[in-house]
Amino acid sequence: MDNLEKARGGRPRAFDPDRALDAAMHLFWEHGYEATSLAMLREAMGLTPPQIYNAFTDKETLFRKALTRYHETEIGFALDALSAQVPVREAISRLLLGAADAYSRPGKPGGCLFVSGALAASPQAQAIADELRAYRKASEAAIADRLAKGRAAGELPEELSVENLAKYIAGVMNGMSIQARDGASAEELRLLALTALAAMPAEGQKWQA
Amino acid sequence: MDNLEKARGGRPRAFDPDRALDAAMHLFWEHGYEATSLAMLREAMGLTPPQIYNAFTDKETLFRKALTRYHETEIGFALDALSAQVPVREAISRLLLGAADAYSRPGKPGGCLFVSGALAASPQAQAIADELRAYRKASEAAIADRLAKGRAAGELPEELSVENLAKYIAGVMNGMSIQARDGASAEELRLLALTALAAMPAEGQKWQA
DNA sequence: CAGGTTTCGTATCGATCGCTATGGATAATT
DNA sequence: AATTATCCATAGCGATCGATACGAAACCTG
Repeated sequence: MDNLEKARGGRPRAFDPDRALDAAMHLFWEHGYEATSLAMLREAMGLTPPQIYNAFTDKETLFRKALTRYHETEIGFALDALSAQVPVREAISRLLLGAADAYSRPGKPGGCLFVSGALAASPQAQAIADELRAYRKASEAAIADRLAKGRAAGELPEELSVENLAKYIAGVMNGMSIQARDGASAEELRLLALTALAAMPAEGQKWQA
Repeated sequence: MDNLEKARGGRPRAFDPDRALDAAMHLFWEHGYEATSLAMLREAMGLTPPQIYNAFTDKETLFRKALTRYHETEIGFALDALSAQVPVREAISRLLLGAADAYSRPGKPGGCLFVSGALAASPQAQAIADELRAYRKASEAAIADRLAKGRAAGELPEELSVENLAKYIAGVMNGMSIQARDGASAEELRLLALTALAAMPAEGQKWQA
């Protein structure tokens, strides 16, 4: 029943689950969870409804697997930027510039799936909206952790609130996601990122917030 | 047929169209255009389907009227901030701090309707998504105009690109809208706004972007 | 080859979607 | 009071939603 387990018998699958999941991910990325209908998924994945349900349980499970795949294949730049052995300002710079690139890739939907997946949702889809919010919160927490490391290393003012600065950086990335959806080019997003970086305090700099 | 015209006769309306429109606006604000069903609107507005359709034509027209009402009643802070006779930095400060307040008002949905109304949409609702994008673009253009005025007044570096800075400021506001939806408090949004302001160049300051 | 298991394609299911036909009720106008 | 116009309430429209029942087909094990 699960595509991760090796089938011990029976008729073999006539399609590649990973390719189908990719197609579903891009469709959810473009139109969001609720606005993506089974009919659209059926056409994009090239499958019949029973094939989809047999392989992915239901629409909600399919979406969650699409989220996992998106996390694994599309936003590695974030983990790379935050885990690189570089000064904190360089790490944040890589994060924002990486987002500028990732949010405006040709042939991909604009912005971030974690933002456009279900910013607003019906009461029935509240669980999905909550899951996406958890992804966004986790990103913000990862940024705060990296900032705290930088502050501990003396690269940021001691009195700095890493939570607040992380909220700003995560907010800028969310805003870039929307600007990307509104047609901003990679170059425009990079300029936005550089402008945002100017708000980062330097070492020993007095910080007012 | 239109609630703007004085009825010349016939049975009078048994409800207040403005109150009903307010209820619809808040529901769209919370759940977005497509995820808000007629059944939800019916309950929130306290009306039957024929009452809704007689007064507001159809769901799409109702949403557009809700957008107009939102623009008139909920985001006056933006026009106030951008039209005030103050230095440009003070104007942008009022804009961002006003957004921090407006996006986190108790008893109101978090964030901005222009962002949450239809960030992602089905193909059938593309016109609605486009209209919201137009509202966001108009906001960005208004910011750019104000920045250009400030630059002309010598309050910003001559080599500054007002379009790029406007895209940053509009992006920050969009990001604040999402942070508000994710539960950020008014105080947290104000701190985010103040951090964002630090990226604004001062008079005569060298500007790299 | 027989038995077991899984997926296949076809044809739908009940629920909800946005929306409206119908006819009685209530007002201003004449 | 008669006419006209508008709105009200009930009931239900066709279309689409996410999800399945069914039996035939294709594989592994014995």
